[in-house]
Amino acid sequence: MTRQRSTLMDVAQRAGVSRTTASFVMTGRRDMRISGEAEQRVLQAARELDYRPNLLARSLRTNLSQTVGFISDVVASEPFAGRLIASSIATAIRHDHLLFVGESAGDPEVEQLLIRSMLDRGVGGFVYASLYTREVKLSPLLKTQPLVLLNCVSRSRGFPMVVPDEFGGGRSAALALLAAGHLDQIVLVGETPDHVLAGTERLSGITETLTVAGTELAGSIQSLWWPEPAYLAVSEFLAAGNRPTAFICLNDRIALGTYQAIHDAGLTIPTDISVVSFDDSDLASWVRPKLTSVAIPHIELGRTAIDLLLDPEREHGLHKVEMRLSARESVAAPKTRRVPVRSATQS
Amino acid sequence: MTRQRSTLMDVAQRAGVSRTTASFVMTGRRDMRISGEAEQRVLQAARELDYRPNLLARSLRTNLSQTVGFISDVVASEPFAGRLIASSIATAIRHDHLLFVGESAGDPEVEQLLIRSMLDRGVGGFVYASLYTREVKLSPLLKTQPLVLLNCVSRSRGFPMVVPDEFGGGRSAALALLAAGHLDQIVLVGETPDHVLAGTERLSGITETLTVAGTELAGSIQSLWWPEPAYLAVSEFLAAGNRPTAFICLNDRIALGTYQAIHDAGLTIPTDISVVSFDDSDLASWVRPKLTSVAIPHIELGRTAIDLLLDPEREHGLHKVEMRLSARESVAAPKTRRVPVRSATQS
DNA sequence: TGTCGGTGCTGAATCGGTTTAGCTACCCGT
DNA sequence: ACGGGTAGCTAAACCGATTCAGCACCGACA
Repeated sequence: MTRQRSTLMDVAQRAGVSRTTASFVMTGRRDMRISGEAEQRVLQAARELDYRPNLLARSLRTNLSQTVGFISDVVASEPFAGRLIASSIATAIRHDHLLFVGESAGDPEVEQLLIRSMLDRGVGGFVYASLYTREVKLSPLLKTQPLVLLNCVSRSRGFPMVVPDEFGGGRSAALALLAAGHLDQIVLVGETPDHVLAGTERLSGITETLTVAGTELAGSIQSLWWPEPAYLAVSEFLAAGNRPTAFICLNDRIALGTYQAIHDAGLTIPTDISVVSFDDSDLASWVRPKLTSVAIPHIELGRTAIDLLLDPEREHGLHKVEMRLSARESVAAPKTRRVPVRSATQS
Repeated sequence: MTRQRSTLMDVAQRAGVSRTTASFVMTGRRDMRISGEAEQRVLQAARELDYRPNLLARSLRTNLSQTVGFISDVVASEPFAGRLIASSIATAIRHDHLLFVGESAGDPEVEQLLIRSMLDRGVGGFVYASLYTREVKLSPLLKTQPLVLLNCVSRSRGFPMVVPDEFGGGRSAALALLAAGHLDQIVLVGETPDHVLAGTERLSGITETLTVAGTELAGSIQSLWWPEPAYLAVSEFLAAGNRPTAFICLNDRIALGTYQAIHDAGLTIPTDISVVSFDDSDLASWVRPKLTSVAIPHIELGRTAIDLLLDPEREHGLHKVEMRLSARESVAAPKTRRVPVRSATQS
């Protein structure tokens, strides 16, 4: 029923040559001398038999499996993570590689199990990805392997790390507001604990850009990165009579909560208040008005990580990928200032 | 530097037995007679050397790779898809298997390439997943392999197909409204083309349940499954003076657009209009009021598919997975009826 | 005493490739 | 006629496991 795969031996016999010769032809080695005529016979036979080399057998001998492991903490179950993985897979295919995908769910034992299972299957290297740009502690098993860190960094060096250029992203967000005419009534929404590099870097990008423009943040509203806490925090902030001209939200979910709070306060986006955000998730184009947001470059991140992993001369160290602003409808020129923000910095 | 992996030969030598004996011990075969003493020596040696069998070598001999292929059309880049994959991976690990993940992006050539690449690496079977519950045309290559269809069906039989119980989901949605007291002023939002089984089945579940309750849908609003078209269609519907007591939206994105339209019409959820939806995505708990939605059981879908694939006695045919209602805040009793829905059925 | 059966183990073949080492036939120069 | 070089090919080892076939030993039984 299931037609057997044909082997190199089959090809060799049909072409009337030895397995060795067939192997040389199929792997295209030019250092061994094969007559053009024999080469054609082998290629012809391979075509006729629809020959495909058994990669398991090849790997066993060469130790090259054309396979890499993709390990993440919880990245695979996050909404946007799919694109990171899809782009990694597509890039790997372009290099004739396939991806074993594993998710540790943050459990070091699961992670260890995944790594060992992949090594047992001869993976030639790993991409280790994290959901949040942060510092990670690497399993010793990984350190002895070709490795690229994706969306995270590690104290131990000696391998490439691919991260979004969060600083530049922060700058883009700030510049979008400055360009629209906002200056000293810009308020940040979110929180930036030290270990979340995405947050701290975005903040640096924002503040430095404002400093260069001769101004600074008018305040910041502490809030977890979810809609509900953001809604509550921003509602309270507005209820206290504060009237900033713009909010910078540290991600789209915060922006959603901020939208809801602004709306409930009877204000309009962007005429009363502008909003810019980070992530450029689907959500950004679903809300009304559509949200201007700095995109996380998932596609490029995945592509860069795999390209680096499979490049024998890969450069170690930090590789920053540009974050582009998706300009939509949530930013407009500020109205004439009415009520200034009172000392609202809670941090 | 990189300590070499130890081989079965190393273990055998350290234990003072032949490779054959070591192999029998390690694979736990009881049909070959090994003395308890020799067995202990081998196990001890394996422990000391941290021996792990080379799965490539084993597969080459046994044709059992402990590896399966997961192929999807565009599932991997959709928000919720991550959970499907993560749950498949977790289940596979429980069976000592690893997943090659591939995404065809709907391109048959890419799909073919992925399948062949996976076969070259000796996968023992495939899960073929689709984003939308629909009928698919299977590559001939797949049909000769152990195969489970996930979230899609095929005319060719002979393998298990795992799908959400969309009909039951429709019933749950309708029952939630009936239980709250809604009866003959319920309107559907979405569209149900024949090839999208999720839609047609959900509709059947809804209408049959209403029929049993002695009523029927008061109308249906045609709309693509995205927020903006839903917003426009529902806005128009409400502007025409229609005042249903409840909307059933065919997914959460439609529900978002519906929320926006209801809000713009000056109406309140759930006091003026109740809303139930399908998907139970993150969005459902982010909107205000929180959305009551029938969940797509991603975790169970992935688990079931892998369990079936790796069960040698797997049952062919359709496996339906229950869809549970996540009750939140968007359903309440209808107010006294005021303006009835005018013949609004546009389909 | 010879043989039969069971216990406990091992040598060698095998999976399907890659790669090393070497063989043969032919041409050329002397 | 012979030595040497080279083009073109192949036998066999090898990667690390599984597994078939069989060997050595021992006790029991006729």
